Amino acid sequence: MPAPAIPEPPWYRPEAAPRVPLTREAIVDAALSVLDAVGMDGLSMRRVAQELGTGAASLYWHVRNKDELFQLVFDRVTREVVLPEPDPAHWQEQLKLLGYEMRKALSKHRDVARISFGRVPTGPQMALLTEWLFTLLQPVGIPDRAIAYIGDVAGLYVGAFCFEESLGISSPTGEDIPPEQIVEMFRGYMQSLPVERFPRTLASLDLIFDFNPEERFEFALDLMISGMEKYAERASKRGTAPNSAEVAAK
Amino acid sequence: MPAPAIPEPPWYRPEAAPRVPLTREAIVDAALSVLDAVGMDGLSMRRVAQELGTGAASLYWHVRNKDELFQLVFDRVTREVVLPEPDPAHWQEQLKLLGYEMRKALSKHRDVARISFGRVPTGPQMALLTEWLFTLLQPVGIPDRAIAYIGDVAGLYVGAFCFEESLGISSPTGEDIPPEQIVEMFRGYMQSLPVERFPRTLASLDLIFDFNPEERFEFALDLMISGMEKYAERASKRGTAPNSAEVAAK
DNA sequence: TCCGGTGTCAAACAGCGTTCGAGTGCCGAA
DNA sequence: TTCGGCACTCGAACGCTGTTTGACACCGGA
Repeated sequence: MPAPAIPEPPWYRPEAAPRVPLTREAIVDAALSVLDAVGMDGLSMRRVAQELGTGAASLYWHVRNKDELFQLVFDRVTREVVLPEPDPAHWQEQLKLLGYEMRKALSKHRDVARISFGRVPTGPQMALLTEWLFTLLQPVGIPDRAIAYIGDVAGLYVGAFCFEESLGISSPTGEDIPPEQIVEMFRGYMQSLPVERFPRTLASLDLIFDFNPEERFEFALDLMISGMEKYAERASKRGTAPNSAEVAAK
Repeated sequence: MPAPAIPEPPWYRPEAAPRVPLTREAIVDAALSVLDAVGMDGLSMRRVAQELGTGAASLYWHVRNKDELFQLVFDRVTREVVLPEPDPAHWQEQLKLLGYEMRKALSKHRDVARISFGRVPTGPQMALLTEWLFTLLQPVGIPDRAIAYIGDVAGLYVGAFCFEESLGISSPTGEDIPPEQIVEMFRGYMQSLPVERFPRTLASLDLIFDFNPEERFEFALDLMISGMEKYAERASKRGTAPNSAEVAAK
């Protein structure tokens, strides 16, 4: 049986101590704390409010709804991507760096990639990034349309990669078992396949199940950069100035 | 005032007519119907059960939880990807075809891309796809590791693309306004930027806001295929057989 | 002193995924 | 034919969610 509750004097509120003035910034801070503590699935308006020593309803004065709160978290994270001075002579390295930088920002807090995914940065950061890309790639001879697209493609890929990474691996049958056991299940299934039908798959099984995220990520970046090199070569071969009709004409 | 309820004889149950025997398959069918009707956000266990003329609790006999139901939906969709006989002479076209095929499967039902994202196909279909990829790309000279990775990268990208496409565009402030108005908002903001700081962005504004999903998707596929061509060329230049250490050594 | 705006917050609402346990109908063995 | 047990159904409940409402406190200016 629980001890009888001792009444508190009305002026004493235990959570008053760490009380921060409720602002959008403070709410985003709290949301990030909660995120790191319990992840996106555990993040509720009540939990964020609790972090601030208040009630959920109070948040709604500063924030339209949960989605806007997520957008604010996303904006905060976006701002952490820093870009070096664009140097067309090393555009490949710098593009790669951009990829790593984006990944770093998305991996700084737990589940932030999940929140960010499907959102589009709409603030000054997007403008800066766009200008940066054009400054970097136009001198190389890459057509404007390709520049406009590569940011999109790369952003989508990096977001998806981090999303998947943050998600971990989950059982296809919905039960709650450790990831390595799930991978082992998959591998066992693949190994049981008939060799005559799946000779190549079985021969490369070790390769397929050697999940190395770093290498996988780098492979993808290199792949996209190689693709861009084709555009650069093609343009420089003709000795043309940057031309937006280039890709469209294909 | 509502008419007084007329008691029904106990043997008469109004929803008995369209009643289908409750099986996993039937539940997946119902889930797809609900999905097309109200989308992923509107899909609840109660809603799926209602579609089958029963209660939510009944579903839990056949399905562990909502996540397993989603996995079943995903498996169903995955099975719709059909692959042609692999023909290494036209590997580029066939890789591209695979991309389109995956996109088609994910776009057949509303929000299926959202459900699929972050899931990994684990059944026979994944084995078939893997074997198909190796059969198609090994003769070209692409190293095994690159083959193992390209499926991953492409799958991630296509999934992300369809996800984003199915999501539509949502307001960064969480309000509910039509998408074209949101795009117009973005464009207005970009146009208001100072020209001296963002000359290239402003010059290419039409290009940036010319959202053509088809072209964007094709660009991404071409980009990845161009990247793969590099691997093929490099390998054939040296006249080597397929070699798994190739990419690792970089 | 009063007022209106800013901000807080307990309580309530409708809906969610999931569990419980009583109940039904069927089928194979006794 | 009877009976035990399995396969399956489902109403009710639990604890949670995002969000709204309306009452309330504080405060600067009239």
